Amino acid sequence: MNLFADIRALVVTCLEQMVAENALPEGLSFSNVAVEPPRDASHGDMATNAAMVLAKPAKSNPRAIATLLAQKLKEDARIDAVEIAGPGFINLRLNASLWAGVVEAALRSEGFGRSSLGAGRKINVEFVSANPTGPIHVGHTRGAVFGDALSSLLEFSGYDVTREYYINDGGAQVDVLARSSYLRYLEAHGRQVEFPEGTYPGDYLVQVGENLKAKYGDSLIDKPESEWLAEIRVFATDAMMEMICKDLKSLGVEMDVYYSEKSLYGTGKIESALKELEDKGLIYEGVLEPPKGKKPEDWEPREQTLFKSTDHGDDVDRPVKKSDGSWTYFAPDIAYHYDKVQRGFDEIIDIFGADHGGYVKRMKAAVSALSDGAVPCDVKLVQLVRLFKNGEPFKMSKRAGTFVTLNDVVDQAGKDVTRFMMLTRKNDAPLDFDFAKVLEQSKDNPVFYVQYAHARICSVLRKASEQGVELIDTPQFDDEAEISLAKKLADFPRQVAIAAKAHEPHRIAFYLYELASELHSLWSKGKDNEALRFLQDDKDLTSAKIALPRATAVVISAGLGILGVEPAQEMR
RNA sequence: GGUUCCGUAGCUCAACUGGAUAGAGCAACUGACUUCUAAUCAGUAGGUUGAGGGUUCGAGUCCUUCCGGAAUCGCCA
Repeated sequence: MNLFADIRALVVTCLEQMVAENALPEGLSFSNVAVEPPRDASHGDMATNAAMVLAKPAKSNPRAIATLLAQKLKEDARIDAVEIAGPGFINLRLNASLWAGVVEAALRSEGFGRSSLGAGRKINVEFVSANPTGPIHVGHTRGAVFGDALSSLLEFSGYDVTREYYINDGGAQVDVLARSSYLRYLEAHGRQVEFPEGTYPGDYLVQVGENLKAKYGDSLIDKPESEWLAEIRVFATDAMMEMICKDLKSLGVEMDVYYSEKSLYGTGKIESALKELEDKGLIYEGVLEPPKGKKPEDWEPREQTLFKSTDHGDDVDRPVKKSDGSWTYFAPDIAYHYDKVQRGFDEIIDIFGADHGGYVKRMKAAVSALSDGAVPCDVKLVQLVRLFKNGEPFKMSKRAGTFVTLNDVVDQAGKDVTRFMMLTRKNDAPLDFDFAKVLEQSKDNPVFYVQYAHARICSVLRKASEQGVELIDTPQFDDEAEISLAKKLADFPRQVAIAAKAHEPHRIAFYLYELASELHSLWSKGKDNEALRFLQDDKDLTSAKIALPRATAVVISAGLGILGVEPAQEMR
């Protein structure tokens, strides 16, 4: 149930009648017609911009359209009053019984707020995709939470979602991992080792060294790299992926597919993807212009194999081969996305770190070219997380191997707090994460504020249960504060739809904060006005009164569910 | 220099993707605990939306020129 969608449907029906009666010309598009809560509650319950949006294409004036439309809307039983305001807004006041209907819907139907917006379309959400060379750190953590919540949001909205991790196990960085692991292996045999520039000194590889010793004994000692590199590479990446999966799991993230970059090499996959582009005339040998302005010192013109990404919206064409003939990183990525298209996904979402911003256009261009524009590809960039402790910035140094890992964060803040906090900012805005603040139990901390609202309701329900109150789905309320809360509940399906369309799960977090605020406000009003308390002397009255907070708990719980956060039953 | 993102109250951020008088929290000030947990609530105050120009019924949002910040820019992934 989505009250806003229902009323919008009513508006469109009325408009179609007007077309039939020649009050509006035929062939108008109603796609811009919106039904929204007005910014100022005194204007009514809902407002539509229909008259203003249609005035121009209909070659009419907004007031005239509004007057006719208002008359038609008035005839519907759900509408109590219609006003035309300002330049042509139509403000609607809805029959009060509708708000009770919202509460009932939330209590009765499984999954209030769910929709079939996605219509079962297959959508691939690729996220995290951290190099398998070490533990994942805070930056990836934000990407992980964002991608997982976005996936849940899309599932909730009727998409068939695949969560996917692209393992970068094909490049030079896994050779570095193998060499670093070999050093730890020697160390496990009691050798003194040093970690030269260009190796990973982090102690997370100590255990890998031990495990290598257990598996290979001393058989690899003093052997040339050619004899052990490939084997250790596999051994070490497997170990890293195992660790990464475990970390992700502690955050509540589970992937459906782990896709290996390595599996694209030597299997003809890259070649066939590029062949596909070549057949479309998008691959050529050429020389790139140097970057405008600041020219690199060692720039010299070079002929390379290029992808004509400019045909699909990129600024310059992109090389797919290095000068030594090997593939650039872009080539397997093209093949990977070609594979996604071939697996039949209707939509693709990539979630990258902000440092990959320059990569967005070429990736979209590749997908556009490979699918002939049939598969939309949205790339979401996740900005940095700035860590603080009591307002003091945290120092991170990757070179010294002392970066803050997902593990550190989850250990200190917990899964639920971490997830919620990571979603309290738009994905493309930097996020401040203060270890002290996120655990604070105050209104300043949105996680707590929302959880507290849920816990308060649970407390009421426990008391009601002790008193043997029967749970019924028909609410009873008439006060402004109660109606205001019910209206907020009615907005949930709409907010979910907006968030799903925009690929912005953080909207759910904001919504929950506002909903919690409504609940706390109503709660406090019960102090002065006993009629607003949920627990009444009369048991039947209590039954009817607690329907509203119960519905609120259902919605908070559903919203938190999308974010992957457990609702709190009580605060301690 | 090119590209992308960002700039909104003292601070941290919203603003339903072009809608009505730009909203919350923190900090400041005032008030409310014999209660369904005051871990909360109600109120006061705080603004030339970085600057200028343009598009139209209407701009924080779109186009443009500046200013300031971040990321990135052919053989790193």
